[in-house]
Amino acid sequence: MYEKYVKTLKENSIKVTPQRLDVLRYLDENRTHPTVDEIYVDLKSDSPSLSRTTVYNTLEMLLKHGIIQSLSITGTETRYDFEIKVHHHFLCNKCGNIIDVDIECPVMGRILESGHRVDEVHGYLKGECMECQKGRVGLNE
Amino acid sequence: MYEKYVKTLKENSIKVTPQRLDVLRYLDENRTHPTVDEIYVDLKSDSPSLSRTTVYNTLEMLLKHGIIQSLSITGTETRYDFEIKVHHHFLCNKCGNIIDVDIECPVMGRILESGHRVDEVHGYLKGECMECQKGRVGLNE
DNA sequence: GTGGCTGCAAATCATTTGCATATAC
DNA sequence: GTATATGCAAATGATTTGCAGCCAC
Repeated sequence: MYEKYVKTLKENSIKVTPQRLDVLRYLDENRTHPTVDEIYVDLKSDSPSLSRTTVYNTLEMLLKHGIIQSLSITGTETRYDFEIKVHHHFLCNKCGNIIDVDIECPVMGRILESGHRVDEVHGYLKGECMECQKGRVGLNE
Repeated sequence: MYEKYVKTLKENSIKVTPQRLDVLRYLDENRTHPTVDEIYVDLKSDSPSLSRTTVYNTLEMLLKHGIIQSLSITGTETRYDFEIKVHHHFLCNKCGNIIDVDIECPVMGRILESGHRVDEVHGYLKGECMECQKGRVGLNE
């Protein structure tokens, strides 16, 4: 069950620890762009000794190795994403859900024409999602 | 000198105070996407009684009325922009400068096809700016 | 065996809140 | 005159840091 995550860590010369495997699996199974606290609270219920510091450390390590990516679409906390392929995000201001936006933006790389080297592209869209427009089925409000 | 800012505030039924005029003028004259603290420190040297709270309050008010816009490209603090026209931003990871990106991304609005209503679009690009690639003339490092 | 990891507690940084005083209109 | 804005100090929330003990290799 954890073999694929063990493999990922070993391929990146990262020491394998249960905490790291847990965080990795959590992100793989929860593609909801969770915050550090969501990850921490959820994992802690199964592993009560877990500390927030370890979650922070682990996420930073996975990030540094390009195994995961981070988003700061809300502006208040960092969120994490197991999907590393370039894609964009839509934040619903009503329910708070963050939805993947897989359309490609062809002009986004063009700033290279001005000489700046672009390493990362983040497209953050904000508004009201379809479900909230229809039925007020949002989480918040 | 402050007439145009007085006009802007009155048009929006916002009470005119010296602090609000100062913040507005600062943002108009400093298109560098300053943080709250940069605004606060710079204005405080001329107006020693200024408080950070007032800067926060003023920025929130201007934001609510659509007179300015905010960015969270660094992920650590909010930055403010007198330019409200839709445009994108490039953050140089070396010198920390934030550069306006005026190209338009035609697909950015298309998520509407999935039914979500897009109210805001933020394109955040990160990398190394031309000046840093050439001459190591960045502010940091 | 030991260097790197974990977990706790305290520190830090951006931002928010409560409240008494001051001020715009 | 009065409702609203200002400024201070304390609170909050996310993240970082310091450090002692633990564990993967």
